[in-house]
Amino acid sequence: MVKVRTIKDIAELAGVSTGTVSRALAGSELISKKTREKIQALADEHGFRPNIMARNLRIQRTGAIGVLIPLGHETGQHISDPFFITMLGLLADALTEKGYDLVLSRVIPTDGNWLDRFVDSGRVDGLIVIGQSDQVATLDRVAARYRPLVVWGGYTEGQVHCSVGSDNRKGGYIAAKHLLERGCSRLAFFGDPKALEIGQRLEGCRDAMADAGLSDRLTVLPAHLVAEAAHPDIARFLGSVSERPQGIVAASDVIAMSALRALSEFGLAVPGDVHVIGYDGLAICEQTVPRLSTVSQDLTQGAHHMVDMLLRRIAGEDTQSVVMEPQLIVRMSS
Amino acid sequence: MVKVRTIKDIAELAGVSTGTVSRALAGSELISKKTREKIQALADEHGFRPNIMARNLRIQRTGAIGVLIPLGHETGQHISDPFFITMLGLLADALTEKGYDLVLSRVIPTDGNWLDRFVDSGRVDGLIVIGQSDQVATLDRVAARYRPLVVWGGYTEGQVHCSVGSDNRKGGYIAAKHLLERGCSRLAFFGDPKALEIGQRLEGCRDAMADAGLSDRLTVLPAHLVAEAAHPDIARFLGSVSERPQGIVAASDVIAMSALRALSEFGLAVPGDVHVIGYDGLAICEQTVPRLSTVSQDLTQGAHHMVDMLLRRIAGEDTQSVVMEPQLIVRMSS
DNA sequence: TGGAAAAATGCAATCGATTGTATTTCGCGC
DNA sequence: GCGCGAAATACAATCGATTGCATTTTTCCA
Repeated sequence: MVKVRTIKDIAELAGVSTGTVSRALAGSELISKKTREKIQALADEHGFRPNIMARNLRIQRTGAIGVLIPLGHETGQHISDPFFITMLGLLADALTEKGYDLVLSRVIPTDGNWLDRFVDSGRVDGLIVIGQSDQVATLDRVAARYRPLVVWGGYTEGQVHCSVGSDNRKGGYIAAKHLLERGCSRLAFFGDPKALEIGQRLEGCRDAMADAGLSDRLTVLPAHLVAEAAHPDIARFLGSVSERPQGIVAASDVIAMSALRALSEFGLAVPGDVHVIGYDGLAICEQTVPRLSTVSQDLTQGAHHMVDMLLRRIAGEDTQSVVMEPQLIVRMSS
Repeated sequence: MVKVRTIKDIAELAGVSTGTVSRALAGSELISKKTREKIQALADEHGFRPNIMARNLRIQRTGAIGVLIPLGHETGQHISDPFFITMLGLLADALTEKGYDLVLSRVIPTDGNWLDRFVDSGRVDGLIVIGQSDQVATLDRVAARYRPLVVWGGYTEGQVHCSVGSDNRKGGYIAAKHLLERGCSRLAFFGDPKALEIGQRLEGCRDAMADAGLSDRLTVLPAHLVAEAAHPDIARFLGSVSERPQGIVAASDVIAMSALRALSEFGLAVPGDVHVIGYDGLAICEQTVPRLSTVSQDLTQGAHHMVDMLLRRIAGEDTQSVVMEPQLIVRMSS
C-alpha cells in the first residue's frame, strides 16, 4: 500500500486536484457529494490526517490555548497545589469541548517579560492565567495590547485585564463573620496578602472585625500557600503566640489543612479549642478530619466563564470581568 | 514605527535577504559578525519573534509533547486527582527545561482509537501517557508503530510499550508485610485491580499473605480511585463486614485518605484499631491526621526518566522500560 | 441541439520561515 | 590592477494545506 502522508497523495489516488481534496475533507458544498464521499473514504481507508502545522500556518491559528500559572510571590509554590490542579482539570475539559488544545506552562516570573514572551511566541490563540500572584502590573500592561487574555483572580477598580473570580472581600468577610458568630473574638488570618486575592480576603476579614468593634483582635500570619511550607510557619506561630486565637481564617483550603494538622500536633481540638475555616471549596475539604468548613468558589462555573470569554475575545468581542458570589459552607471545623 | 511581523520586514529594514536574517537570528557562523549583530539588534528593538507555525512546518517538528491521561476503567475519575497533578507538575518542569511545550489532554477511551487519534493528529513530537488504566492492549498496539511514546505505569513481561514506574508487586508486598509485622492478621486491600498497576500491587499483597500462611485472610474491595467516590464504597464495606480487618492496604494515598475519614466516622482509631497504609508517597500524606504511612514511588525521578527516554526515542534511539524501587515510609497510621 | 446558467473542479498564490546552491564581494599576493 | 580562493550574501525551492478566481463540465430549458 502506498504511503499516504499529504493531501497530494490523496489527490493522485483520487485523480483530482489538491484543492478538491482539501475542500472535500472539509465537507465543502462546492464539491459534488459523489467525489466528496469518494475522497473521504479514501482518506480514512489510509488513515490520512491533514498536516496540522501546514494548516495552522495557512489559516493563522494554532488551535491551542495557553494556561499559565505564575508562581510569583513565592518560589517554592508548586504546580501540584490542589487548587491549580482542580482548575486545570476543569479548563482541560472546557477547552477540549470547544476543540482547543491546552498548552500548559508553569512560570516563575523572574523579570517583567514572562508574559510577553509567551504572548509573542505565537504558540497559542489565547491565554488563560491562573492567579494574579503579585503580577497585576504585568498583567495590566500586556492586557492593554493583547486582547485574548483572561485571568483567574480578583477584580480591582480600574483593572485593565479581564478577570474571573469570586468576590474575595466578601468571602473574607463571610468567613470572619461566621467565626465571630461562633463566639470567637480573637482571630488569626493565615495567608500572604501580597497576592491580590489573598489581600482582598484579608480586607474582608478586617471589615468584619471592624463591624464587630474588634479591629485590634486580628493577627495576620503571612503563611506560604504550599502545604509543606505553610506547616512550619503555622507551628512556629502557634508555639510563639501568647494569646491563642480562637478562630483561624485560612486564605486557602490547603493552608487550612496545614493548620488542622499543626493544631492537632499542639493537642488543640478543632473546633473545640480553635475554629478553623478555609477558602476555595476544594473536594479535598471533605476528606480532612474534621471535615473543613470553607468559603466556596464555584470553580466549574469559573472555568466555563473563562473559556467562554476567552473565545469571545479571540473573536474580537470585548468582555467585562466577572465577579462571582462566594458561598459559606459550614462543616465540622467551625 | 513600522510593524515588524515577519522575517521579511526585518530583511527590508536591514537591507538584506530573508535568508540572511533567518541565519543571523539562528546565530549561524555563515553570516558575518557585523551583520549578525545588526540584525539581532534590529530584531529585539522591534520585539520580533519568528512565526512558530511557519518554522514548525519547515523543520517538521512541533516542539510540543503531549501528555495524556486515560481515564479508562472508571469514568468518574477526574484529572484533579492529586497523583496526576503531581506528576503533571513534574513533567511540566522537566519538559520546559528541555525546551518543549506540554500539551495536556484528558482522554476517556470510548473506543480503541483514542490514542491513534492523538498520534496521527501531528500536534506533538512525542507522547507521554500517565497510567495504563485498562488500556494495555491499545498501548501495545500503538507502541508497535509509533516510537516516541512513553508510559507511566507497571511493567509486565513481554510488554511492547516502554514504561516507567515502580515495582508495584514489590510495593504491595512491602505494604502488606509491614502491616503483618505490626501484628495484623486480617487485611483488606482497597483498590480496583482492573488497572494494571493496582492489580500488581494486589498480587504483591497476596504474596506476602501467602508467605505468612494467611492467604485466606485478605479481602479485596475494588474501591474507586477518586476520593469522593471511594468514600461511600469504603463506608459500606466497613459497615457490612463481619470481621473487621486489622490492617488496610490502600492502592493509592487518595484511597487511604478516604479510608482514614471513614474509619474516623466509624469511631475507629488509627492505628489503634486499624492500621492503614497508602501508596504513592504524595506530599498530601503529610497533611492527614494521623500522618499517613505509604509506599513511596520517586515521582521526580520517574518524570525525569520519562522525559529523558522520550527525547531519546524521538532522536531514534531505542529504550528499555524502567522499574524503580518502591520505598516504605512509616508515619503515624500504621 | 444550442447555449446560458449553475455546478464542479483545477490552478496557482499564499501563509512565514529554513536551507542548498548560486552569486557576489572582499582580501590578498603578484 | 588582475585573478583567485574564501567569506558573505542572495536566490529560490520547500514544508503541506487553504482559498480566490479561472476554467471546465453538467444541467436544463427553449
